[in-house]
Amino acid sequence: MGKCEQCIIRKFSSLRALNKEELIKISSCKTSRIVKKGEPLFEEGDHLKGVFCIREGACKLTKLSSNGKNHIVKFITKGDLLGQRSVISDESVNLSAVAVNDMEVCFIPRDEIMDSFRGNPDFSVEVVRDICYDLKNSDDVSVNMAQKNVKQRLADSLLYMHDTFGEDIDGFIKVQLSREEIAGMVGTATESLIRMLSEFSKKGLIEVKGKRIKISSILKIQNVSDGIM
Amino acid sequence: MGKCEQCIIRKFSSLRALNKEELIKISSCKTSRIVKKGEPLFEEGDHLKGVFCIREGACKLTKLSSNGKNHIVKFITKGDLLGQRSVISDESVNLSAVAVNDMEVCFIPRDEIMDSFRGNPDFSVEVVRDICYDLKNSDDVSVNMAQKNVKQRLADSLLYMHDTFGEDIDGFIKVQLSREEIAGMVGTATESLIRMLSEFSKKGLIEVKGKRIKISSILKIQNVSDGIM
DNA sequence: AAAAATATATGATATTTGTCATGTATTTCT
DNA sequence: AGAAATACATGACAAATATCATATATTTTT
Repeated sequence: MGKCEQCIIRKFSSLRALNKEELIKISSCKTSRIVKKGEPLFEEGDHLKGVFCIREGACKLTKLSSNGKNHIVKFITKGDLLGQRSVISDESVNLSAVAVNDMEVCFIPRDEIMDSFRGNPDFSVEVVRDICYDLKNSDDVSVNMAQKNVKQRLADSLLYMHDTFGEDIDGFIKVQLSREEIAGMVGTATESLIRMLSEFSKKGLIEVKGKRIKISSILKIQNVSDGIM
Repeated sequence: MGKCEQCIIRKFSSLRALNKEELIKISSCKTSRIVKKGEPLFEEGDHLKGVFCIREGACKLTKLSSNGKNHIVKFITKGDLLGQRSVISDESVNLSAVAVNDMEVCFIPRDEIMDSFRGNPDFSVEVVRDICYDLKNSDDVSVNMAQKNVKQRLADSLLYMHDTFGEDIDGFIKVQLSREEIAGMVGTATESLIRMLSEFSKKGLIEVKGKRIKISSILKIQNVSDGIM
């Protein structure tokens, strides 16, 4: 199995603040795992025994809403850490994590993380910074969800998907979600979402090929998001 | 000025994890301040030089949305700490804080907080726990905003106000917000909000006297929130 | 206390969004 | 390959919500 010290992935997460000894210690007790597309990493209410480090692939964090729909709160991709919140605050997880493509993840047991958190202030500051960033984002999302209409929210979701996954060689967003999943992310009925996708498509804002979506003009989509239509 | 060691307020916040020495040190450099209803404590984009500890009163955290409306994200009340996020992650604040009634706040300079954060793991764990709790809540709010309709969201806001401020002697929620403010919190037009308030009132779910609102049946409001109507 | 400004309320109407029905395309299973 | 299941698409309509107009109540100012 690979060694944490040499793993490039950690450079992108708060793990970068760990020193060599800590990395070696973690390396010796971490486990690695493959998660296939569609499989859950954990589910809402689970109690995590450690933190996941995403080496490859991506997953969606979802929450079952009271109306029975699955809402995608955010995506976690290569290089991200997952589960710190739950591990540090010692509470069950609030969201489910499901792979949106094949993933390779490392698992670092709770005790290792907590030792470093309590013993290495650089690491704890990094971790908190990450969580603060998530909180800021989440607050922004709340405001957008409350104040924007469905069309604006779809524009936001498209931009978020584009930011998170990037483009393939043809310029399509490098992730394939069902219409239902996108509807859940936007917070609308699947039929409404489908209609809006074709409206965007007709207006030349996007190009749709099956599940693949290409943003024709970032600027125009941004304008929709800002209510300039 | 009062001493932090003897301040009961700190018992309710992460400051409880501080030891006597730290408290004495903070006590010597903290400042106290009165903020009148309607006055801002800080504004979106400000760079905070420290953390606020709410000794008395409450404030709303708001964000200006792209459609020009002020959205109330949450309330901060007596005993809460404010600004940790911004101070620890060393970023400008994301939200404005405006007093909803007369407040008395203590101000603790950044360096003091950071020294304790880096030097006292018990404190840093407490702080992170607080922030994690906020994040969990914020994610929940996002989902509710996206998936619930306006009526359900109004029910949520009423319950939140009730939880946060409690009841006065007549059973009315102990805070007075304008219809516009409530509309901003719910994420709807002011006229729509007014209509729904009178609908709730007609149905006997709430009692309205000017700006004062009484929840007649928590259970019924909870049912509305859950879509059981 | 009167005038002005602001907040609340309500009707009429337009727009947005959701729901139901139904058909077609695509994927999955055997 | 064919059948079954699932996903996507679209029309028709209903319900929810926003907008505009206007009236009244309340608060603030003078």
